[in-house]
Amino acid sequence: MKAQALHGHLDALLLAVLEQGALHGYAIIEALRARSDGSLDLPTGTIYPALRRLERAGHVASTWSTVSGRERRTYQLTDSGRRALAGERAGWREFQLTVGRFLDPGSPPTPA
Amino acid sequence: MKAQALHGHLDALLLAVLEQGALHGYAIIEALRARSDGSLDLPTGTIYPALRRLERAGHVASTWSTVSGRERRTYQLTDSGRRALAGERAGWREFQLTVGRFLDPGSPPTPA
DNA sequence: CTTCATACGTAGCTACGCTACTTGTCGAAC
DNA sequence: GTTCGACAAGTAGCGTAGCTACGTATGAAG
Repeated sequence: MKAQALHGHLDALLLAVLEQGALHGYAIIEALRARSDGSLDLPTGTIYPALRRLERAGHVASTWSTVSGRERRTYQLTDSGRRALAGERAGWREFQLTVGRFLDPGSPPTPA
Repeated sequence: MKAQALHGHLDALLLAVLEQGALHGYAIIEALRARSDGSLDLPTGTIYPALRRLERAGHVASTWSTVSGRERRTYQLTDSGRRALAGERAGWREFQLTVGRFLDPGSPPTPA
């Protein structure tokens, strides 16, 4: 799918992925790809800065570790992040309904 | 709703509104507000440039007219615009499904 | 005669995802 | 023993596109 359409919803996706458990950046990319059947294949230049944003905002916390010689920064959801995710879910629902009213088939196009 | 979340979907909304009949810019703003129950209240600085974009792309065509002393630029969908709208609808559907898989309740969060 | 709704428009800002790049380890292939 | 691809992190700079804040002008209402 057109990737840039994500605008404004990426944070929500990241929080949602981390909701199921802490992951490091590279694993997050793979999780997004897997759970979307390949539709979401985001470059590192997209998700790493996004994760830093979320950390600055206090929605995730990170810890470094070394696994078989490779450095990993593992991110986990904070309480603030969980609240933010709830808000994002509500926002998504409203967005979906609003846009769907125009783009979903069978929407009210001057109903008969 | 958070307005900037529209990023990438505004063109689709405009085409969808014009699908029901030609309208001038100001009327498009009101149509969006009405059909969304006030959720979409877009400033002129958003929709006028967007309409110019769509016209440059050949998806709409405009004609000037004067109604009770006021200049109006009325936009109507072209064939190209109708095709574009169909594409946007398909894109929206995919986007909705993909993001929904992460944000809709009851999505597969490592299903039991 | 001032204010508000109608109607058009642009300049400049900002947010944010993307492209392209760099650095480094490890295992497998050759 | 070197090269190549998967793993793992990161930044600089770009482009897109919606938003803020203006500016202009008419007609109706008070």
